[in-house]
Amino acid sequence: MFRQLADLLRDRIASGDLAPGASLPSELRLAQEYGLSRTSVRQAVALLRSEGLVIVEPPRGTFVRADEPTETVTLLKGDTATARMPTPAERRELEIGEGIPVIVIFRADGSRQVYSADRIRVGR
Amino acid sequence: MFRQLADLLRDRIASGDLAPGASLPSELRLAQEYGLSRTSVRQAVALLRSEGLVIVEPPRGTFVRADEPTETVTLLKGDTATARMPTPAERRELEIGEGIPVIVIFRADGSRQVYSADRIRVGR
DNA sequence: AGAGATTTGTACGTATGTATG
DNA sequence: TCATACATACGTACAAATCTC
Repeated sequence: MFRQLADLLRDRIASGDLAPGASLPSELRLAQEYGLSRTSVRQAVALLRSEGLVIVEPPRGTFVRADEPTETVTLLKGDTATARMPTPAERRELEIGEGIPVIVIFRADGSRQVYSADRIRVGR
Repeated sequence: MFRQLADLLRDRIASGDLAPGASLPSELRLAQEYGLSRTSVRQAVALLRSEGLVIVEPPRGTFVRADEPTETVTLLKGDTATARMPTPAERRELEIGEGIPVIVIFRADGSRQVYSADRIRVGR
């Protein structure tokens, strides 16, 4: 059931019914509306968080994530790049939001750069 | 407390005490060992899952993720690449594991390619 | 083949803490 | 000060899949 609720909310986000920046109904409200326990509602919201679709600002509420402005980082000859989820330390230090990967660029000289994937685009 | 347990397990993984492919103790076992509820243990494991550190194969157990062999995709002039968490559809169709981002390559001709980030490396 | 144990998944409930408005 | 809303932690129960005996 929490997956169905997540699907439903995901659709509302994709359709624009819940626009970027909009707040989701509170967990209690969702629980009442759909006849679920708050536990199940939280599981649904947790899924959307892990997908990077919503951000939670306790106790203000849960909001649809808005795209960040991105800069382009240029890949030079011999460089490679990968993506993965950040470590807790990286999340703190680089202020990485929930459900946002990091892009790691390995430079030809052996150095590395780590970026929050929602603020960076890799180009050539 | 679930964060402390997650930290502890994460350290055991990082140190190699829990090597890639090794199984974690069962949730019940962890709960007993650390005097926690199974709920808290599951929260800790969920954190590690979202970080891509472990995979769960119910009801076989929870295992430390092993690195996949990667191929390099070349970025051509005018191409850009980003990373984000996959949609549920992408996860099914591309067989993306939990806690693994996708890398999206936007080609200069307007086409797009989506890859599981643990199997791809972007190069120039 | 079948029975039982193990392990993760789901759903419920309760209580308390913390931060915002 | 009070209400609201998310976070954490405990407990219970049952389902589903796998493995073992």
